[in-house]
Amino acid sequence: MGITERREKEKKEMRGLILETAMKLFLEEGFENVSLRRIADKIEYSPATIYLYFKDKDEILYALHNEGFEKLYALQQTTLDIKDPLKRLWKQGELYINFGLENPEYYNLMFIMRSPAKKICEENQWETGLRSYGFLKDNVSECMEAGLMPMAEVEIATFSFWAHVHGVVSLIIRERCVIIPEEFLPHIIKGSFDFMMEVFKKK
Amino acid sequence: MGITERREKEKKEMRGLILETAMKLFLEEGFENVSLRRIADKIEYSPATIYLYFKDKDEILYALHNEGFEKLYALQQTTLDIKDPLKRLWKQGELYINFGLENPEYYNLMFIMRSPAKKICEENQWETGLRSYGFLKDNVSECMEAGLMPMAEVEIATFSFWAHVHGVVSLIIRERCVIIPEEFLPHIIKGSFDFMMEVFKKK
DNA sequence: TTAATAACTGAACAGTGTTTAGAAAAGGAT
DNA sequence: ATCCTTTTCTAAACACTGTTCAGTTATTAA
Repeated sequence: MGITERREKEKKEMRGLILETAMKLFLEEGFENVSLRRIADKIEYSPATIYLYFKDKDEILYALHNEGFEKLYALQQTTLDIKDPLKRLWKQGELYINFGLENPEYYNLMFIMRSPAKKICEENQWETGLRSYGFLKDNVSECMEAGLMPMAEVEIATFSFWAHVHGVVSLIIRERCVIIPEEFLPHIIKGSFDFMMEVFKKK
Repeated sequence: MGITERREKEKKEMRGLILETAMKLFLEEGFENVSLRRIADKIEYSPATIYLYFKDKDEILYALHNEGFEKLYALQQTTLDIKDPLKRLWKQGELYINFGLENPEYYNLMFIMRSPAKKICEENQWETGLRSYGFLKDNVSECMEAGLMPMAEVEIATFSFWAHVHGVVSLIIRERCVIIPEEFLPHIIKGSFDFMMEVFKKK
């Protein structure tokens, strides 16, 4: 049945168009200033049409949240060519922080906003998030097994690492560091990450 | 002029009533489900009346944000009886995390939400926040001067500490750790805080 | 060409924050 | 107690929001 097949493809294309347009608007104007009606306007459809492709607004946010995790995971993979697991972990932290600072809207969806998390909790679909977390955890445990860092519970060391980088990114993108002059920020970020990373070094 | 004096007192009381009611509703039902109209209903005034006491909704959030910092600062003060600055710093971290987990709505206002931060940026009034940060920074620098922790830039060590505890609290209250069974959470939190705090110990 | 199915939309609903014109209440002066 | 002024309050409207649904238009099958 080539016809229903094409139908499905068109449906996917439409979903894609909606997501693309939504994200574009989010990036340009921030979440607060983008409504379903404005997305509908931009793609020249009625607001009601969007509901034929997404159950509600949260489902759009959830889809974009997943997109974000795809991007992050792709980035994480680029560290695999680093042989030393400790150096690789270091790189992953820098990468995470940069990703967050350069893609605040994605970061917001993935780690801060409430609505997409609601959807995920209800339907128990943390897959993409867990995949990235697992990648990090494996790296930590590799460091430990190689005797490059002090022994500790892997879960705890990983969470500690994540908490730090998340803390840095979220404090900055939610503008809790505006008293720090912009030109000093990179120094503070790099410095505090390196400071924290000392615990991952064997004494 | 006892009359204009009383007028001002009444004005303050009304502001207080609005703030109190607003926070009560926020705590009971979460920010998403509380509107100005519902606050107005609860105090049995018209929504328009609120605008005689607050410029807009953000001003209410800003006032409550300050209330949150008062609470936090009061808590911080309770650590002053601890003589050892390193132990005091430790206590401050635990205190911060507990405050965040037990008062997620206040924490949200103080460190996550966008709208109150906007107000603050525009009017450059970080006072209460900076006071708490300063308190923490002084403690860190005291540890360093006493030779209890490795030497480092105070600003960097402080920010690193803050990033960690903020990371922990915000990941949890924004439900990014729901895969971790609730009974393990305290262990992970304490463990990862202690893990991070190793950098504050002299080797 | 007609019947059935799918895609789409106008209009409405119930809600939001905010503004404004005018009513109600309070205070001061006669 | 009356009049006038000032303050306090609110009904109603405005321009939005997400969402639903009856009804229209377009596409496909017979």
